Amino acid sequence: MSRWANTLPDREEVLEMKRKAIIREAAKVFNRRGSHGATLDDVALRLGVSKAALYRYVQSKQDLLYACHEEAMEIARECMDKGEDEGRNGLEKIQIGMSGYLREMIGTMGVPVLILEENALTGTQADHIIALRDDFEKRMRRLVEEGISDGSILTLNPKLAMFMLLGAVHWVTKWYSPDGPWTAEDVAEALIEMATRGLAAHPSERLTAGIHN
Amino acid sequence: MSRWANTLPDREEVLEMKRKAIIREAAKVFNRRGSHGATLDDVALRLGVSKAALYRYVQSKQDLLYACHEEAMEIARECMDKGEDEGRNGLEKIQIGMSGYLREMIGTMGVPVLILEENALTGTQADHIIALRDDFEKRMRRLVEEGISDGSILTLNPKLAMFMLLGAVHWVTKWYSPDGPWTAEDVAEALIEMATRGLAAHPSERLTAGIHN
DNA sequence: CACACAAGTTACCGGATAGTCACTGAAGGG
DNA sequence: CCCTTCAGTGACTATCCGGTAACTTGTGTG
Repeated sequence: MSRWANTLPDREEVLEMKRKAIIREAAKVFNRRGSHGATLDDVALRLGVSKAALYRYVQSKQDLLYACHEEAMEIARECMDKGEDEGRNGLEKIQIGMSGYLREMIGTMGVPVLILEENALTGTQADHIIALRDDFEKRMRRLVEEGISDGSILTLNPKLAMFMLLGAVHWVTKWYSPDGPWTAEDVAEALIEMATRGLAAHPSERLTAGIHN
Repeated sequence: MSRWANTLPDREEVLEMKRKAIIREAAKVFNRRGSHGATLDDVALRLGVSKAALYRYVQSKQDLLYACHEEAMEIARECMDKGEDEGRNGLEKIQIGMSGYLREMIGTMGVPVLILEENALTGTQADHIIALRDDFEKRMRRLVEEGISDGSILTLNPKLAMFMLLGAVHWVTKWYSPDGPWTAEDVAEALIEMATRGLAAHPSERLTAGIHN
């Protein structure tokens, strides 16, 4: 019989929690040192275990890198879903989606990996991540096009606008520190407000986010 | 006596040209593969020489990486000079400076290294590059503040605005290809117009850059 | 032609690090 | 109390790549 009313994680769950912990810690190291510069010894050290222990949870360094990218893309997908669901026009959908994405990336996940270096992944793993990324970018571009159609965004090149927003968001992982004065929420709100204002058909006359005042 | 009216480069000049060629090619490889993932064999191969040949022109891989960053920062400095010189207010200074910077980065230099990974450089070399980068960022932030004072930019957080613009610009090196349909000039003009519109106190009602129409 | 010297090559060394393997210690069941 | 299982360790191997050294080729000069 199960004791403690099944509130304690069983073996399977503990295994999965440890795997998640490895992925998150690895993501930070990959992000800061680059995928080749990051060492498994370093990841292991931060988790207080030996490198060999990691191999009970991941098959290889590549497998780990792949898992990091998959998680990041999964978060991106969910945020896009939310944006498409809740936004009332193209611009709003983008704002909701991107600010959620940014918040998750620098908040919950704590500055994860985002930049896919050439040759860091190979074969079907590389193909899969690139396909996910392309989907994400295509979806975002569609939202820009939608915004142009519905009049919330002014006439501009959707692909370029998509890349501009993506750059502004992704770059945050290069300078943001959770120990600084700004929370993830603060940054996400203020940055997205400012960046999307450049696309808006009718830009607000002032910025409302807390950071700006 | 000198023949060909001194139009031929002498030994010193050839040496310097080769060194520059190495730096540019290395910058691309560093940018795409990360500083640890890039191999000197790869750089040498692209230049059609052997790895050992590189060592006549650079002392070490670190030395080469350092030179890449120094060149990038030197270009940034010059573009900021030009912006401060020619712009009539804070916003214009930023627009001129940043579009020049972007044009140089993806045009002349052909997508160079921009992202400084943790521990990629060490000691005084790291200190120097970080100091140059901090100067650059501080200068940009000052221009945002100037824009707010002179009324060309609306009230916002200068540091965040600076990071937003920097992200939009730096991210270009991740997707831009000189072989694509857009020239470096096209991209620089259109991207800066869009990104800085988010800061403008009086945003234009339409975008004029060629790409957008 | 002989010489000097610069440019570049091939072959190698050594250090760092991904990945493996035999072992240890702890926990649970009979 | 032993036996099994499994998380984790330390020591090892293999490989990749930065860096070096001895050698070769090419070029300008007297």
